[in-house]
Amino acid sequence: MAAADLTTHPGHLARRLQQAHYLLWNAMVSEEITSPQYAVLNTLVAEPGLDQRTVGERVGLDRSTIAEVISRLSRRGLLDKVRDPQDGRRSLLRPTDEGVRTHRKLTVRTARMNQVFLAPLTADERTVFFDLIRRVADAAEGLRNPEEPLAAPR
Amino acid sequence: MAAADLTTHPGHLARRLQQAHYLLWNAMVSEEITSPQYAVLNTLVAEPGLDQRTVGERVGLDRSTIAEVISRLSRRGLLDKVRDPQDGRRSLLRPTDEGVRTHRKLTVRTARMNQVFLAPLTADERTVFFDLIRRVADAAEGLRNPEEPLAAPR
DNA sequence: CCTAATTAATCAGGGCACTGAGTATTTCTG
DNA sequence: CAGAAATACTCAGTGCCCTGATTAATTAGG
Repeated sequence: MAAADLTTHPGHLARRLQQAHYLLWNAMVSEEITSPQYAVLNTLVAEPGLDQRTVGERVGLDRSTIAEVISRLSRRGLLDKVRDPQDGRRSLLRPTDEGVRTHRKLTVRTARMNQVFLAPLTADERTVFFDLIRRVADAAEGLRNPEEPLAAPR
Repeated sequence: MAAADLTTHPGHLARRLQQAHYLLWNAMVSEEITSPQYAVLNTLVAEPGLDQRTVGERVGLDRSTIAEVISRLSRRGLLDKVRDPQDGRRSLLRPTDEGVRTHRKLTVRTARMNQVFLAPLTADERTVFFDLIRRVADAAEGLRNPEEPLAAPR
């Protein structure tokens, strides 16, 4: 009877999905380190010495947000941040030993959590789930700096 | 070569999907009214006089967040908030005329935006997209107040 | 060379999202 | 009916997420 059922709104669904993930992460992975923080750690373990902007690009965080996340990880002693001697604008980042240990520990828990999170889906459905979300997200992302503005130019 | 590809992490994908939606909403629907605010308005147009907690439940916002969203909508003059004379704990909410007008306008734009957002998917795929996300979100939600704790009780 | 454009990072400001603690009101129960 | 439990809301605190403006450093053009 509702005028417009929210469950037919992809945006509402996307938000609920992320909330659900947040909750499960908190319960099963860590109450200290958040999922975005883990993503940053994950990137830096694979590629130590990246600058802040590039890490942000890798994990999909804008310049402001990545600065905050980095500052929290740094405050926790999980990464080091030093000015690039070659280019004084850049901050180069690398995980500390503690950061690497934390990353290793969380990787195990994250894998367990993902199992629980995806438990309602069959193996085939999981593949489709990833594919569909990726395609929608990529397409919308591609509209960010469009050749032609979104609103009809006229 | 990356140690753990983020694109295989459902949480990362969920976050990217929501970001993509946020961007498109901002570009195509409104820079003033956000998607959660619209969801609240949508609920109240369908069911005027609901109390704050129930609205939060309907749109999937916790007690603190719904309070903030309501306060912003109220500040913008889009809804009225009055104490329930029958039960002094409750705040009863109903949209103002301005709120109803705004809701109507945004409903049109939201429909357009959803078309663009889902454009990468075929009609069949959209159905699957909704179904899979809903199932995952519902299942995780169901774990909130579990009969048995998430971590093995032992 | 020196100025102009570009680039990396920071800061201010607004909004969403959660937890834990506190207040007021109502309801349940002895 | 009085005290206890439950309920609706508020408040403080943390973290994610974006935009627009600013600052510092580098690169490109004349």
